[in-house]
Amino acid sequence: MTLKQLRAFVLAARTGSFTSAAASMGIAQASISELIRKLEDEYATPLFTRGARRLVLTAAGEALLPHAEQATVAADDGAHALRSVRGLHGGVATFGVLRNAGYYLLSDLAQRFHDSHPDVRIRLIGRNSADVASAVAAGTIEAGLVVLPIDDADLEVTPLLRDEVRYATADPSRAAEPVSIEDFARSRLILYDAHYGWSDPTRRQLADRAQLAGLKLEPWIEVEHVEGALSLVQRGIGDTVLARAVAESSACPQNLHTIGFREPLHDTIALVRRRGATLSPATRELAGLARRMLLEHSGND
Amino acid sequence: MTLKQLRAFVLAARTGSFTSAAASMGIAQASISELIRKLEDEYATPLFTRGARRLVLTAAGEALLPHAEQATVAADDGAHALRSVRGLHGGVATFGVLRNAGYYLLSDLAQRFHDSHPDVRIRLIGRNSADVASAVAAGTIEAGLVVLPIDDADLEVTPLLRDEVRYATADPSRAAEPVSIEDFARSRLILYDAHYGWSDPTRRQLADRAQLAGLKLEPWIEVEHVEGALSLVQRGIGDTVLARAVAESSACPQNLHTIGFREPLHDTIALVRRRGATLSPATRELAGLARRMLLEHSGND
DNA sequence: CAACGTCATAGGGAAACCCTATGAAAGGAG
DNA sequence: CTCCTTTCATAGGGTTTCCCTATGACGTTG
Repeated sequence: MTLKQLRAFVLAARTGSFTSAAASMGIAQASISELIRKLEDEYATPLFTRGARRLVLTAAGEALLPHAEQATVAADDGAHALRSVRGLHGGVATFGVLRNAGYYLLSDLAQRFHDSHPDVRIRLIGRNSADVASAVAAGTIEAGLVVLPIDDADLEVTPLLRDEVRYATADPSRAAEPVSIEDFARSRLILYDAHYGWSDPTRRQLADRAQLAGLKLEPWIEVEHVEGALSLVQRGIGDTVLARAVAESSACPQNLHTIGFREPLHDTIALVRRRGATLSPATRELAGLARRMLLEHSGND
Repeated sequence: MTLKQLRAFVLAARTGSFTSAAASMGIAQASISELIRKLEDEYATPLFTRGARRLVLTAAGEALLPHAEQATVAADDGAHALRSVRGLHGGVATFGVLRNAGYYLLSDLAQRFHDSHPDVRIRLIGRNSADVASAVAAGTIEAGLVVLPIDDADLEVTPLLRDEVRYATADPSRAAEPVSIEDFARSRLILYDAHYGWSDPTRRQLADRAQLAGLKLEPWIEVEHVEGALSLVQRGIGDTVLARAVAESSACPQNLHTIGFREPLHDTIALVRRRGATLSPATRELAGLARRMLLEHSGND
């Protein structure tokens, strides 16, 4: 039994023909025929019932298929792991981080990682959570931090930290008591993450609540960065929302008032990776460091 | 990347030397060296740091190892599955069953299976649960039924049915109220499963409770079969324990009195199989039938 | 009935896997 | 420090696997 034989078998079973399997593997149809016949001869049992334009797995073929698939996938993952590691030296490990990562003690993630791994180049991609999630799902990057909820199909999600989302206003009367979704919908909203809009997880949570209340959120102003939104709020043009970590940082103007929602709203920061994927050593190390730093931040509060 | 290369790599990593790996694979040491060098050449990365009498995995080797192990194990399981299927016709499917299987409507398991699979020979091995568990773990049999708790290292356990364990006595005054472990320890115990003794799961549960109470269980008489124990109890020589299914069967003499424990005690009947192993079609079918029959029994109560 | 699509086989070449023999290098023992 | 032992690497040769093109057999489709 060889890997080539298993690959040929799996592809023939999946595509329904030796000819298609050959095309998939980039080899001649005769090679597929030979590979599978050799496997059948070795175990003295047919794997397919052949018919003109018809290929049906036998019971033996059915029994072998999951194992063959697992073996070939594992070998492919192994090859990928080797290529990833090879890329490590002189290469780049990419990791998706939150746009507001700085507010969670993550601004020196790059430095701390570099200090302990001077031979590894790293590239932290600051993106919106939905974008990080889809990039990880697509395999473009190996892992990253996101705010939940995100579409987690094919992703393994590890929640790390919860942070309250608060209402921010320059008008103290509007921060006198916890804000209902109705009040929120009626306010003059200034929202950030203009590019991602309503795919942003924090926005999604707000939009979902509004919808349940039969309302629709329509921001008056949309900007890209939270700092820009805060600047506008400070001038009394409108109100926004922000994470407690941002509220408690120096980025938040002193004269702004914040208040929680009547029904508390939280961002849950989570680590995502593709389900079943093995992280390369560098990314595993980086993810571990990011996690520790987040939990450090949580411990200090 | 080929299966032979992955096998050589895994064995070298596991044994710590090319020479040992060669012995394990039954090939020359030079072949191992060549296999691994070819793999390293293909990915342009060393997998081992070689030293005289020392072999250390590189970071790349560490990265590859789990995938290589998975690939080789999957291929072996595939080969096993093929051999199992080939052995099915005119072969024997073995399955471990409880010693007291008859009390759970399993006595006609063989017949029912044969009726639906006349071309498959089956061999049901009646053994103690601990024995079934270790035989499955060792791969001697593919699956079986056991009573919990058992040592489940490397086993996948699926609980199916719970049955109360009751105290049985000929003396009605001793069955007047639920029995404490202290009372139990003080009674004249007649226990079955003499051969397996305290590795029997039911006994283990009792022994654990006694130990927690600072007591030790010392049976006055030990026999092999529950029927033998019941016969002695009927004569007033001592008391025993038995599953409710046995108590409610015709095997239990009419004049015996049974009562539950003050702290209810149960046998949990479970299906065990080796973790990660794929059952051959015949064994899967047999296990499924056994499970349905057990649940039928449970439904009737 | 002819054309088409698919699988099986033949024969040949390249690569992988196997061997024995032997040398290089490092560790251990005395 | 020297000698011996153990382990890995390489060479050269033989066998098996994997690849190819060419071509025939068989069943389906129109």
